Amino acid sequence: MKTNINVVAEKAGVSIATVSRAFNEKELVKEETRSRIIKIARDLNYKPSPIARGLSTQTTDTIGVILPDLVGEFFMDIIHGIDEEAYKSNRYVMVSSSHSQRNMVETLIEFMASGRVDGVILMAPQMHKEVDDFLSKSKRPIVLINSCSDLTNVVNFQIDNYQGAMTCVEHLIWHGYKEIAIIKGPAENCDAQERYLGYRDALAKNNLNVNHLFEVIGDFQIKSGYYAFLKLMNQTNKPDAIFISNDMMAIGAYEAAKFLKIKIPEDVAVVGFDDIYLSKLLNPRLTTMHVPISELGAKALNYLLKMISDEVNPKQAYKEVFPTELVIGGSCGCSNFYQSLI
Amino acid sequence: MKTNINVVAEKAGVSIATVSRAFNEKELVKEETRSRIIKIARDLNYKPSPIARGLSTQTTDTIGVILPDLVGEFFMDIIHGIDEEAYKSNRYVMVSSSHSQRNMVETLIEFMASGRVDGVILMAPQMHKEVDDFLSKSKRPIVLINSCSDLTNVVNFQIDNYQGAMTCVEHLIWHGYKEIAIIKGPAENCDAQERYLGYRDALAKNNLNVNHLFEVIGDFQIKSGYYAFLKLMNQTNKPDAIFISNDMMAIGAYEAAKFLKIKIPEDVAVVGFDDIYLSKLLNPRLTTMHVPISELGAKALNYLLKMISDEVNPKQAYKEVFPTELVIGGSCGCSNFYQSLI
DNA sequence: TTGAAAGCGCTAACAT
DNA sequence: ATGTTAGCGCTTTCAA
Repeated sequence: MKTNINVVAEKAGVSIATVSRAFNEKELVKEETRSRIIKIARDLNYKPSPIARGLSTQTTDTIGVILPDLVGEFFMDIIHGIDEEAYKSNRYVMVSSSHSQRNMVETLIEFMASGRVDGVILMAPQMHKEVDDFLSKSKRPIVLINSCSDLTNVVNFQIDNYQGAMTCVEHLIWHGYKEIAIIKGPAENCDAQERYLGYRDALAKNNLNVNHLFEVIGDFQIKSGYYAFLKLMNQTNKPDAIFISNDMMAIGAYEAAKFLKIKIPEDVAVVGFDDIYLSKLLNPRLTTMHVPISELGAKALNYLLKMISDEVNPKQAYKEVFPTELVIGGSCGCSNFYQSLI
Repeated sequence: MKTNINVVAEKAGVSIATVSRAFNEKELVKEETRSRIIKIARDLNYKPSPIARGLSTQTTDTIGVILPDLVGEFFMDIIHGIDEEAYKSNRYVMVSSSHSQRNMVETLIEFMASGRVDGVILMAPQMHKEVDDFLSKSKRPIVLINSCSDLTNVVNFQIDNYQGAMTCVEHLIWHGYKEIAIIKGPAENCDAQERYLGYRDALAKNNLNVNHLFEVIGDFQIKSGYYAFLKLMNQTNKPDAIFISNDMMAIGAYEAAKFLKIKIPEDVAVVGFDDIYLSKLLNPRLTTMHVPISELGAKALNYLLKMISDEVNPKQAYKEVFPTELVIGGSCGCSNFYQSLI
């Protein structure tokens, strides 16, 4: 026979209500009975069924994580941050990629409506309007991470792309570069947009002109960084520095530089963004912006748990912006940077 | 009022059993009634509760994935492969790291016993005996991936470490190297053990002596590759080639080579194992063994689903070994390899 | 401090 | 083809 709450109750000579209380509301049951019940439960190897409890309480102790993709260390870091905190709080983590933008909303709705999860952490770098609509309707709490910052009435944990980009560009300006180009990310991507604004404002703040020939668009992938670099450096007016909106494209740029026999940083300085592991391995080490991505996942989870437990008002919009940190490599013209992996 | 199966049944003027059938055993209900029910359900935005269904059927349509760690692209690839297939089959994926070996068994037991998942994909590169014991007792099916191959009576999807290592080493031998060293992985790690055996047997097969001074142990991390390389190349008798048991350590070796002003492959040839993304970026591109890790995750999931549905006998031991593929870079002495990232 | 009993929302065996 | 009903294993209100 399966050992459920009934057999424990019977063995212990109490009602199932008492067994339930012994496990949940410990203070409501006499210590002596409780310890007896617990001991019997252990002997029988009894564990309350989370499914049954879930049906009764409408909670599952699991949270959903929906990411645009499940590729590369970046997303792994997010999951890692979430997993660590979830483990501490005895929660389970269900992951899913968006499986194309089209399906993301469906996935989300299924997650929520189904009651499989108590809440969701969602990363949607290019937020569709439908998602925005849905967020406000959702019964279960949702925390956005790394998503567009122009959303109203949502809980959003983000990287400070704007300030980060500005710092990157100002670092180049500090080096004395005046012809600073940018390789942008995809137009519809919010990170890309914010980083672009940081770039623009850094130039403006320092009285440098904006040159449209110095703005090339990429897609955050290596290849586009390669071609963008070629395009920039094959012009008559060449930049003396390039702010590359993410490290992946910077890798492509390094390749292109090798191809063109252009030296970084002697012929053109570059800085990236994201501080992915790979950037340590470039030669010279890429100067880039570190983003605390794992920490962001961890913090998002903890906030979500508070929303679930009503420790914070789940209906209340909330925003947390995580500062980034410049990591000096040799690509910007700095010397004496820390290159070693060891 | 919450819209559950009762309100749908009432609106449709049928019993809840019919509603249930309309959703599950479509053939048992008249097409006309069915479509009416489905329409009403849609209007009411009704979705059957998976929790309630789970309580009744003892299934959750979710599978658990337990990995030693949630860091780096390698583990992300596994999850990715699993996620893609799970999505196709309408299954959900719960991930967890082992949170230290000690807790792995607990996590596993909780996963299984609790009924949160219908089955588990487990990666345990250094299998403790307790886990082995547990596996045979488990009520729910478990598929091991990338785990020790000496386990009996389990379902195990693995990389062909032995053959892969042998191929690596024979490639070096083919180049004419005779003093071939190895940087090993952790002694208790099964991948490491199997790769070591491949190395040994490749030497034996080709009548090369084994030299204990040419065997250095590492821990699969960059740093240990660095020091291992230093140790090997600071000996009086230096190897002319090194089989490095994984790419991470190869990265360390490249660093060490740079430090010692030793040229790869002119002064010493190296090959790695895993074909991680990083290895493409090394200069010269690392010759290494590609392992179909994402595919392994996908195949493991599909087999697990078959076990769950009893399409295959879940009690039947089963083993699938995935062949690896040599990726030629410049580190082994080959020329005309494909280096470009673009 | 404990028990009885009514759900939670669904499935499936049995009945019609 | 459809309905009735007894679970699935737990929580929680109400009563004692």
